[in-house]
Amino acid sequence: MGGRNFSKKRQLILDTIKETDSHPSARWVYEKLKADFPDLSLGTVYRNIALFKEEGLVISVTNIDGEERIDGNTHEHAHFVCKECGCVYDIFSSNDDNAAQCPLAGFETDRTVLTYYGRCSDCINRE
Amino acid sequence: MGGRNFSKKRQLILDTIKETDSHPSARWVYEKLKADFPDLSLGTVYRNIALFKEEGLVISVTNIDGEERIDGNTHEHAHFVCKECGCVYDIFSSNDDNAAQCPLAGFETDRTVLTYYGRCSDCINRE
DNA sequence: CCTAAAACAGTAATCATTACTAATTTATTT
DNA sequence: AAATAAATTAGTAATGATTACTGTTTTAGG
Repeated sequence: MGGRNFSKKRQLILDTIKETDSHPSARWVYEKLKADFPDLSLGTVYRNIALFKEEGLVISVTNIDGEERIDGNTHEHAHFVCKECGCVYDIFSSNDDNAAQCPLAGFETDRTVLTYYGRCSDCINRE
Repeated sequence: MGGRNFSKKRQLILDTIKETDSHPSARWVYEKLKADFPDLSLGTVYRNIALFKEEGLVISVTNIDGEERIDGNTHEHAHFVCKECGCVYDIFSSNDDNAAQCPLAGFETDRTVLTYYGRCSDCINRE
């Protein structure tokens, strides 16, 4: 678990998540890998994503149409979610590192999530 | 629809959401009203919440344990979500009104969501 | 190679949410 | 107010994401 020796499937799932910037759902990861590894199980993808979240290897970004979307880039950064096409964009800023803490006294902030919702330029230009 | 004459049930549901600061789930609203209105249907709560969201009377705040949590206060403000007890706290700030727009060129920002995740003071003190 | 623990495939179960339909409520017209 | 049409609802069934379960396979160590 805690070590660096992941099983073959577990490593494949993590690599797939780390290599894309599509902020995928569990099903997306499953279908991408299914092509090359037909005996992969959807439950395995879910189970491993849950595990990665616990270990901080992956974060939950948003929920689009009932599906949780995750990000393998755990460096603190903002996101833009397009309400029209459902795409999720990364927004990196020079002060991502010193993300604001919650101003409520006596509260302990683990993670600060900044998300913009709206229409992306592609959808605006397509109209 | 667009007018001010809501059906009895619809108005009840909206009032319940507006009157609480618990950032309720659909089921919470349903169970709260069910006590006094035993013939209320859960589907009606869901349908009306969807409608309120479309009309901008209510916003979606976060998703906790698979349940969407909403807020009847549509004034822009931040939230703190306690990972331990699942409570959602409002965080009002002097510059809520001029919430940042997404810095990506050509993108249209409808809503900026700032959420802190961590442990609330109650949970910290309880340990 | 042997053995025990961990991980997996495949399927069934769970649970939030949505869809559907017949009945009820609300609005409109007389 | 009665008659009619439109909107809303209750109750239930369907959907779809996620989780749980069980028997099998993979992995790690000796």
